[in-house]
Amino acid sequence: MARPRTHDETLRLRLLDEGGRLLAEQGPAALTVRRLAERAGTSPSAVYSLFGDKWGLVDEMFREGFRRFAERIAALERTGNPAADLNAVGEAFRANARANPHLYDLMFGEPFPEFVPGQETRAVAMGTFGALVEATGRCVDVGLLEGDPLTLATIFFGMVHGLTSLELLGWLPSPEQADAAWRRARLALYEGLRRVSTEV
Amino acid sequence: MARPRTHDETLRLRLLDEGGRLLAEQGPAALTVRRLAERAGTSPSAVYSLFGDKWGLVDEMFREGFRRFAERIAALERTGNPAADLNAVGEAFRANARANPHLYDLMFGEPFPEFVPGQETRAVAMGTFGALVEATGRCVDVGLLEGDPLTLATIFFGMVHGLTSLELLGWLPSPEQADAAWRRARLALYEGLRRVSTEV
DNA sequence: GTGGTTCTATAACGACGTTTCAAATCAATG
DNA sequence: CATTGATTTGAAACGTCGTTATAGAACCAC
Repeated sequence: MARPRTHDETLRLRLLDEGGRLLAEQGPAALTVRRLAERAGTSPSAVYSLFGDKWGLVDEMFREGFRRFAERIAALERTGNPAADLNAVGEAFRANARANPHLYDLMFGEPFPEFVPGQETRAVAMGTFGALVEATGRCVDVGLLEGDPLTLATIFFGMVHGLTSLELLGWLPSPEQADAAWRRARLALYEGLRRVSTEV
Repeated sequence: MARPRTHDETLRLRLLDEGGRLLAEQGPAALTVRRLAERAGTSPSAVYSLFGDKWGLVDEMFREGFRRFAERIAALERTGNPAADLNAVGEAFRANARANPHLYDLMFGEPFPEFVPGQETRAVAMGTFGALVEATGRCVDVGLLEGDPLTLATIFFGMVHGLTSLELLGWLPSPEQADAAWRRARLALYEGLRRVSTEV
């Protein structure tokens, strides 16, 4: 019937893999359609037949970032202590960011200002946030924290995201001090929220 | 001796002004050398004779962002209460971000991944961070907080930056709830840090 | 008016994302 | 086995970007 297809699933995975490598090794500016195609031994057209456009490819890498994060979250066991569980979510967030810094940048930085995640992708991203809301919610349920779980989760996320950004930028001192700062920050915020009621 | 100069200080200011307007109205992608020159009624060359290159212009807008922030910080009066002063710095940070969202994006987001601030500009930026370190330092001095002022400032900055990012992205609920979340987060972090010692 | 000097706007360059389109390839058909 | 037809691919072209080279415009001194 037709010419045999080479723009197939194999090439698709190869492009995603090589794209991630390009991003990690040389930064977002190096991720161009031409360069990527050359590295993968194909032509720029492949990106368009397999991903629609450049942002289609970026979208999949974006999702992969959240997939890996979700994996870590899912691996967390729910202990009997909601406060410890909440803490574990924060640690998982940080660990994931340090394990996949280029994907973290893709997820929460904006290395491609023109890229906006698709609706389905945004839903996936929001889903992982749901784990955080659930964690604060359980703290509220057992009376450890007070207030709206979503607002509490937002505050925690703000803190964790802020510290992670600073750490990846290298603005946190030595690794040991970074660990200490993280521990203290998380614990302080939690203890503070326990003591500071919703009516300020 | 020569042709009269039109690439002068007046045009320079006009370009900066028009650049800010472009950024605020249509986002970073719209800030191109050609478009800017056309808006300012000149040619692309003007950007190069006055700013070296595109990033020279962006660098000046970046500095303007920190200049405005420093202005707000300088306007804060030092009360007898270091805790209140620390709180005021956080509020000034938020207020500045809301008053100049496109400059905030320039300062702490990375709308132009290729742009790296010059050394002198980074020094200006770090200078404003010094005000925060000073605020935490005074809290330490009078025994309100414990630990290294720089680490404390980093924790506070992480929190404030995180919440500001979320607010500008529209991830914080209604304005009233945002206010409440901010108040509670700031107070909780402060009270938590008071109670959680450096030895965790 | 002419020459020399200084400055500007135009046009070109390479790279980008994207699109168009002809060449390439194989199954089905005669 | 040759031809047709459907389908996919890669090369070339388009418009845009930041940037640069350059031709010529605009002034002063003579």
